[in-house]
Amino acid sequence: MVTPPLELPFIRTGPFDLATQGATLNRRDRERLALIAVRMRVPADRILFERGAPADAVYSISHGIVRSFRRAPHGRRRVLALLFPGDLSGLARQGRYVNTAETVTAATLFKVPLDQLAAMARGDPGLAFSLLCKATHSLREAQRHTLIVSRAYAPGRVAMFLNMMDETAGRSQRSARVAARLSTADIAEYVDLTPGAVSRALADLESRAVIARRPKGGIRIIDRDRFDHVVNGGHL
Amino acid sequence: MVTPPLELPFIRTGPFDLATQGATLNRRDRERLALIAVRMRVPADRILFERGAPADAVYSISHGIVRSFRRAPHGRRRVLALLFPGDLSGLARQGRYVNTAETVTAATLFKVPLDQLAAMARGDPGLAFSLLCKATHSLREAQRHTLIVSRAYAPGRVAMFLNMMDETAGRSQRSARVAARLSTADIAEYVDLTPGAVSRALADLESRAVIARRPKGGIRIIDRDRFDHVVNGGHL
DNA sequence: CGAGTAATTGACCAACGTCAAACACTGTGG
DNA sequence: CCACAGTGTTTGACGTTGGTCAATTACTCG
Repeated sequence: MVTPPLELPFIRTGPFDLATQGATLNRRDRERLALIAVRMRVPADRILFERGAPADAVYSISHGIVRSFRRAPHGRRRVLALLFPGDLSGLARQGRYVNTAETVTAATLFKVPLDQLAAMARGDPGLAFSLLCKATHSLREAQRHTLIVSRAYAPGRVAMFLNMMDETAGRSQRSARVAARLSTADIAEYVDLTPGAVSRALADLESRAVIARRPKGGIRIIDRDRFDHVVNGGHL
Repeated sequence: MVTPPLELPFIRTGPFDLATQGATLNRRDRERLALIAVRMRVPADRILFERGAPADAVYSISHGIVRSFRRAPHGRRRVLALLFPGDLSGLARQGRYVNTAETVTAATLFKVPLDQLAAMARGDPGLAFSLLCKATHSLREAQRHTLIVSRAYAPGRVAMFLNMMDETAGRSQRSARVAARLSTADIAEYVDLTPGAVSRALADLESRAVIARRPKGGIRIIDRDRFDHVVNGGHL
């Protein structure tokens, strides 16, 4: 009934690299999940679930972007992950969601009841293994995020973010121009800067001819070498 | 032959909270892993594997502390995780280790060949599920780490670190006084500060009677309420 | 009781946050 | 087609905070 049932086509690597093999949940896994998932369309800026709420489902993103975040004391939010098509959202602990999830753009996603997913995974090594791959992928991304946030050099953070978006875009044509869909404020939340600092960083990278900003918020990488240099920790 | 075979007793939560149930790999999982694991003792400051090297095994920590890190351009290291008894080390991607791992203290650990682990997990839903739990736990920790590193207020970072150590100590008596085993420099690497900044932060927390430093590097939390306040983002 | 290492402290500097104002862009309605 | 609101971006001035670098003090272990 759902076509494609659950598109999770982006797991290129495995848990402890168990799976250089695949990228996607295989057909069988997708079909099995489709049996228990509910498809839903959600407009932008809609909360999917709140931190602390009983965790009853996992969301598989089919289209659109979702952000996972926590609220800091003084109103500022700390985004812990940006989720793209193929990603799963719903990290929990002791029955409660750990973060709040909200759509950034309009999105279509599949809601998978947790109890059913757990039951299914327990009896299905292939599925459990696939989920392990996903979790491992998320772990790598989280570590990359830590790397981004721990850099002092603002253009470095932004460059790493752009690089991430660039890679993500490679996963699917759909999300190719995603970066353009994200506001300066969205980027700022993810890389832990203020919108102003992001703006300055982008201006800096542009003035040095590393990137070029196109109208509509599009960004193009002009000088790959120097861009990579900055991404890898370089200071210019 | 190995007793306990693989002590992984600290998974309190499940993947998407699939497992509020258990904490530990169950007996069966441990026994199965023991069949393919090799026990080894390693002194402090020994590299287990280097980033980029072919990932052929996962290490299960039985005793001691391991750090997972990457080298930044200017010699500075960025620690991405501190691993304690019960944790697994060996995150890889496309057949290569993602980070370098090194013992912080002397440690005893079990080396589990990756291919065998993968094969076993593929055919064993319970094991795959347990590994999923572990990975999910690591993911939560990684996000917490991001939270730590993204705070501007140095005493806040240090307090969050101490809180983490406090929780970890609760997992086992063995690691109770672990914090004492970590040098200022070790802490600094994890929370992304300089040793000097950590020192200042500790001095600050102490001068405000939030913590007290005991000889031998021991740290005691004096004022839980204000400590928690700082941990949760408060500024004093 | 010393040698060596780790922790602490101080002075200066660089970089971002903050706050606020100026500006640009988008889409609307006249 | 243009004026205009509303939002999002950019820019400026100033303050805060940790990094840097180096010197000093504690500590540990022979």
